[in-house]
Amino acid sequence: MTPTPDSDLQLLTQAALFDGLTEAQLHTIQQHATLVRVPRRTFFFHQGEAATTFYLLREGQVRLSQINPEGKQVIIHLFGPGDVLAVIVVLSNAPYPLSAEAITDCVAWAWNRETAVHLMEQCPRLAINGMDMVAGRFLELQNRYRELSTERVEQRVARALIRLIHQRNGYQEQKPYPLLSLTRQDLAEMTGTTLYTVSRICSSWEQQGLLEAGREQLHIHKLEELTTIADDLRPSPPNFPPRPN
Amino acid sequence: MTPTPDSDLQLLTQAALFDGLTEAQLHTIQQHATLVRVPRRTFFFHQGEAATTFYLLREGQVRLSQINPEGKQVIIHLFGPGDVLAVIVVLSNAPYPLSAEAITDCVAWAWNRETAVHLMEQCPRLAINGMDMVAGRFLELQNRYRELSTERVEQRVARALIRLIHQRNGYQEQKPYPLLSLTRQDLAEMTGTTLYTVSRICSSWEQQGLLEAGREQLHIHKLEELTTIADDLRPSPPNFPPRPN
DNA sequence: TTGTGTCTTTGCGCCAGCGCAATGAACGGA
DNA sequence: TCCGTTCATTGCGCTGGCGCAAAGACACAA
Repeated sequence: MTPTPDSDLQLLTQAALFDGLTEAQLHTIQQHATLVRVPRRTFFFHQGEAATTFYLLREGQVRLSQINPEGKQVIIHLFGPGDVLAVIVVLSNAPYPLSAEAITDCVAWAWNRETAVHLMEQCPRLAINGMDMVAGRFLELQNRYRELSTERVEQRVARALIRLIHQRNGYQEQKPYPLLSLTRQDLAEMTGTTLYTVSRICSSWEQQGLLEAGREQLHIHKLEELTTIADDLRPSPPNFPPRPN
Repeated sequence: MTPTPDSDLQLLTQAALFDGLTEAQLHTIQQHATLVRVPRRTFFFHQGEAATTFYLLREGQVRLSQINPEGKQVIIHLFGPGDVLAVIVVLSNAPYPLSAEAITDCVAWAWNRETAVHLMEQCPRLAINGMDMVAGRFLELQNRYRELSTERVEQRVARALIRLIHQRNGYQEQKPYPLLSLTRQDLAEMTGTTLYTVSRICSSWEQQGLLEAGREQLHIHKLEELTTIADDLRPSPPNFPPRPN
């Protein structure tokens, strides 16, 4: 942890989390912020530790994952710059329910529990903004939950890729699509399936020219086709022929 | 909607949502509250409608569910007295992402969007309390998501029943366990499986004496045994014999 | 260059769970 | 009391997806 230089404070005030706050409030927030650097493959925090700090991510990418008693890992979310980590959990002083790992080198602002609560009590607007950001995550999780329980694997993988592209692109349709760096295993843990199945699906898509698959990377060519697959409602109907190729 | 009688206002102030507020704040909140009655099998709101109101449930049970484009329904949560409905979504003025149906006759307090935002800006404590309640739901959803992607159907059904009992009991271990009123279909939609599979599982459990199954109701006898099933990690190991009966 | 570790692909066997279909059981209205 | 409706059960066949195993492909270090 190092004291935050002035130049960074400028950036901080632009974050969505601090939208609509007064100059004075921003100043207080800045005073209590510390800047942390978390290198690739190390952790912001581990599942089960006491939740003492919350973060606002400035640079890098973070993987939020949960491990079940059996040792299987599940990827709950991937974060990018501007996202907040552990806002909710830091209020109730429960342990972190999951782990946050830097998948690239990261820079983030951090506040500890006490200041967080204190700040929110001072600036209701901050609490509301926080809630708003949580709301977005909540909705996404709800949708993924629904998908997981109603859709087939292929659809879920397609959706995951679409989401990743949108996240990188900020929802503007721009070609060529950015290159995604993740392992088949990652993708499996994001969609509730196995490494093998993801591999098979990617191979098949590659043959159809939808994407190029490499080691730890996927390069999407035809996002529209993926959308078609994701939205294709075909619950393996018992009487239909297995669709003509 | 009817104006709220004084006797009800007493009750309102005891809700967890309003913990730690001042008399004056409570008074304002009361002034803006209206009392609504929602009969069994009717809806608080439907998925897709504009989110105009948020609710604090006083009596009854509410089913939160989402329907996917294909028409399949997924039960996200069951609410009981003291729970809040639609806190998050009412802040961002998005449409309701899911539907809320009264499964028994319900009584609830309601506030509209503008007052909700206004109140939270006035009382930060209210925003924090709201966030805290959302946090609990969030954690539960995360866990269910993990379970859905890593556990077998039997375990998930067991967990669902355990959760329902705890919810009714307020986490105190008391026998005989309360009687659960829900259809096999409901249970299937809560655990991401089918009516048939749930029925088979219940039959098997009934034979083992874990519970009594009736039309739209389940009476649990041995909750501990269910816990054993839920926590039994046995990922269908390829080399182990299929466990001796 | 060779080795070592990590990531990927793919054939193959297998089974948990799906979904139909047919039957049975309980409820409620007239 | 009878009938229509909704809910539950269970046999049966089938398949989507799992997971092993074995073999490539690539990256990095020595």
